Amino acid sequence: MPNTPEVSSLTLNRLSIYLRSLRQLEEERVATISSQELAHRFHLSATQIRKDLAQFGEFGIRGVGYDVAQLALRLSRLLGLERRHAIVICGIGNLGRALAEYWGFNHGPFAVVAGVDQDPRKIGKRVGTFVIAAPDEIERLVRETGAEIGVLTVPPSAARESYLALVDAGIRAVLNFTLQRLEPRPGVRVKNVDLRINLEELAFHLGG
Amino acid sequence: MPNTPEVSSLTLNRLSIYLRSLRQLEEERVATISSQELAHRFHLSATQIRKDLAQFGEFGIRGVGYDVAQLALRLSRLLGLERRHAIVICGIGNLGRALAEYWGFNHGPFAVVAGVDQDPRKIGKRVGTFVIAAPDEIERLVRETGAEIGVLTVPPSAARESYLALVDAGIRAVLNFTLQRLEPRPGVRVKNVDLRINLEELAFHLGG
DNA sequence: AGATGTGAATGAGTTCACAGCT
DNA sequence: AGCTGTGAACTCATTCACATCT
Repeated sequence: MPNTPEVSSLTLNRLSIYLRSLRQLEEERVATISSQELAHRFHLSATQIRKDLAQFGEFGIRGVGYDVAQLALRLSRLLGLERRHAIVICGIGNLGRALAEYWGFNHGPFAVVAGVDQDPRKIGKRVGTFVIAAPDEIERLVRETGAEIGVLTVPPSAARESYLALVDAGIRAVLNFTLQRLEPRPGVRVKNVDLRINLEELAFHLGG
Repeated sequence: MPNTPEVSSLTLNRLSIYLRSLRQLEEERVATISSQELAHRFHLSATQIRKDLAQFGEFGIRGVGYDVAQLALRLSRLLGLERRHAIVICGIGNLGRALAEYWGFNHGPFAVVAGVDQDPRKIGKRVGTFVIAAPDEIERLVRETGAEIGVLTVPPSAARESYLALVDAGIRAVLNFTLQRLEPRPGVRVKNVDLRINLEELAFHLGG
């Protein structure tokens, strides 16, 4: 097996941006584009586009540029966006509910297919495209829906427990909105999102 | 004026983490801690703690460590968290409503004090601690509440307009949840948050 | 003795500049 | 001629290792 040198988040996130830019160009019926012009149109760096792509092969035609549709397709495949990824949300509070109905989580390959909550009063209520279930249903839901991604929007005290339930159910990736640190588990990728920290960063610049 | 070499987001975000860790130690009545032990207890790097702090002065006592309460206070001041920062939310859809009631946005120095939405049916409705107002009220709301931070949770097509309204109203920092790029304005700091991109990053690791 | 604060070394990420292909 | 792909240079960030202070 070739020694896969882990791709950085920075690169991956830029690839997402490139793909979105290409999608827009497709809508404008642009057939071909140079890194130069792509960079100019979307405020990116031409060299960086080429370097980022270089990590995964050769995508362009020298002297010409990139075939928009073809590059979009290849990036989409590369990012794993050519097949469906079902999502389960743990904790249907304000944030969980918002994400359940969030466009970005229910578009293209992504779909929120289930959600669980501790609160018996919430169980059975419809949110977005699913009905809230009890936490002990996670395993069944994951099995039946083939969900791969879990979203954690529970209170911090319930984070560890919910995380382990997701892992046991066979979830392969977790988006963690709680401030609780989660212990790494083999085969499960965790991405932490800290909404509060963004405010604190802004506050710094506002000064004391 | 001394040439202020812009502090990186990475450093600032770590300072937030250090502060939270110290707060927890305060609750546990720990009076003093070394970078070594702080790192060990919260999965951080001791050298990095010292380097990060070094950018802002000397905080410790050699041979002893750091006074927990004192360092917490100094970090809190440094991050601008010792005074109140009022927040206005533009766009009270699912995400806007969730953030309006989100603990992290209504705790310590932060408070969501106002929200506006285009939709006439929403105007007048109570959300969290405020009543939804019309977009043309932004200027008055910012003036009356002294809000400094604006949160953008509008549809992408309304992003630019809402942003400019916030800027005109005198907002000094913007947390942008839309995918729309915002043109920089002098004196206004923008922090973009892309929730969708996190899913795409996870999808990459799940493979095609 | 024991921990901080910091120059020096290393590593990660970006930009430059150009060889090589179309 | 023009643009990609890429080694080399550079900048930013982290880690090492130790002089310095209590």
